[in-house]
Amino acid sequence: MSKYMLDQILMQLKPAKVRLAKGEALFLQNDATVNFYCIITGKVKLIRNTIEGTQAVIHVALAGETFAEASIFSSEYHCSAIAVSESVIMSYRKSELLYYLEGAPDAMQGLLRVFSQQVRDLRLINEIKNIRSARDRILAFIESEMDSSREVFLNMSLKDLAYKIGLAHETFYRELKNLEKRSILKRHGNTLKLLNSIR
Amino acid sequence: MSKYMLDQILMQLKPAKVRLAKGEALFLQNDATVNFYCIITGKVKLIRNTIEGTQAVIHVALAGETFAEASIFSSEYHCSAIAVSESVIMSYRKSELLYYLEGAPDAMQGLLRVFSQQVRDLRLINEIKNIRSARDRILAFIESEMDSSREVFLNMSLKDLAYKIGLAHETFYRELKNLEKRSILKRHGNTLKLLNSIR
DNA sequence: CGAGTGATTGACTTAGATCAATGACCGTGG
DNA sequence: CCACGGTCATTGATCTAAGTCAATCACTCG
Repeated sequence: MSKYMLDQILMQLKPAKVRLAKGEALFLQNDATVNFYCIITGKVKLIRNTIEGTQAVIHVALAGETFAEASIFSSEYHCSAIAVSESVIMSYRKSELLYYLEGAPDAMQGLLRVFSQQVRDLRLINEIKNIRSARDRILAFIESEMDSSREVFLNMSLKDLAYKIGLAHETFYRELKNLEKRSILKRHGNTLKLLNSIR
Repeated sequence: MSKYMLDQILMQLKPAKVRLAKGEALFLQNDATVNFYCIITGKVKLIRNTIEGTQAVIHVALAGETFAEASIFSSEYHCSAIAVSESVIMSYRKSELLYYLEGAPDAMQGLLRVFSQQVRDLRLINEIKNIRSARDRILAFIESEMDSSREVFLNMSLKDLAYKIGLAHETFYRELKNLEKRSILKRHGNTLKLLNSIR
């Protein structure tokens, strides 16, 4: 995702393009780690089989996201990756990345920066999810993502955004509508704009 | 936190010990970044002043956690750090770390590993917070953290744990009790043990 | 001893999840 | 070109689990 300036590092590598049908697996838990991935389009869920026999969703990765980065440092995948919808994915060899990083300490530092940024963002989303009120949660999210013109461009569906901030999509739609009705925000297409509200 | 084997890197540095009274600030938003921190005891909240004038909690860091790592790569803190309770904090100079990493590519790779691990963990907590049922959320958390003897040692209060997984502490207490009553889990002191339940 | 905090339990309320149904909008294949 | 299957977006009705308020007890620390 360009947001993290990861491109410049990944650009140096020669990825393979993989196309997955809905429900198809990219890798399975305990497979030897060879690659890590970046989603071009689609959606992939990461699932761990627990000792109980139950399955736990570890993460749902959306377009633009990289995943299985931790696999770079382990020998086996600790979860399985299944396409939720038809997906196109770039596959990077972890060995190639490691080799490249050896010779490019700057890139390694860049990657460090990317990761620390990601940690920060995840902690923020985590915190946002602790806000009980749907309305406040939505506003907190927008405020955290908006640019100087108080707008957020959504690179995902409303449904996915609802999931991202931990709301039932119905609740999310309703609350958006509510906020529009009260002229607290405005929607055009894929952008949300926060109006100059006196909260 | 030893969990991430960060110690080995931090060990190479000469931190300063800082003691904060409750409510005291460690740094303020827009201060020049000089240090990053690791909490020995206590609790620190990270707060961002939004354009609205409102304050948003970005993160609450507990004992054992490092924070403001992203500051290593930026010139100003993007949030303020306030002690929630009396706290003892190790303060590491970011310049010292960067200098050390220059000369120790292995350490840099180690740090990369730590961060990628942290990203993985945060995504997991995020996912756990999407589980609506308090009971299932608690079980998911325990299953994700427990060792081979199905136990989790809690290095934080129940209240903090409740917060971490996004539950009101009352709800958390009640549900724990419930799970004990049904012999699904057992508590002794600071450990939770999942019994061989047929869920 | 008193202040402060965690742990616990009770009673109550409501906001948000859930179930359901519908329309819009694809892309696809016949 | 149209019918279809699929997904997103939207809205209504209903229900309940979890949040909130409140009070109490235990414990620690200075």
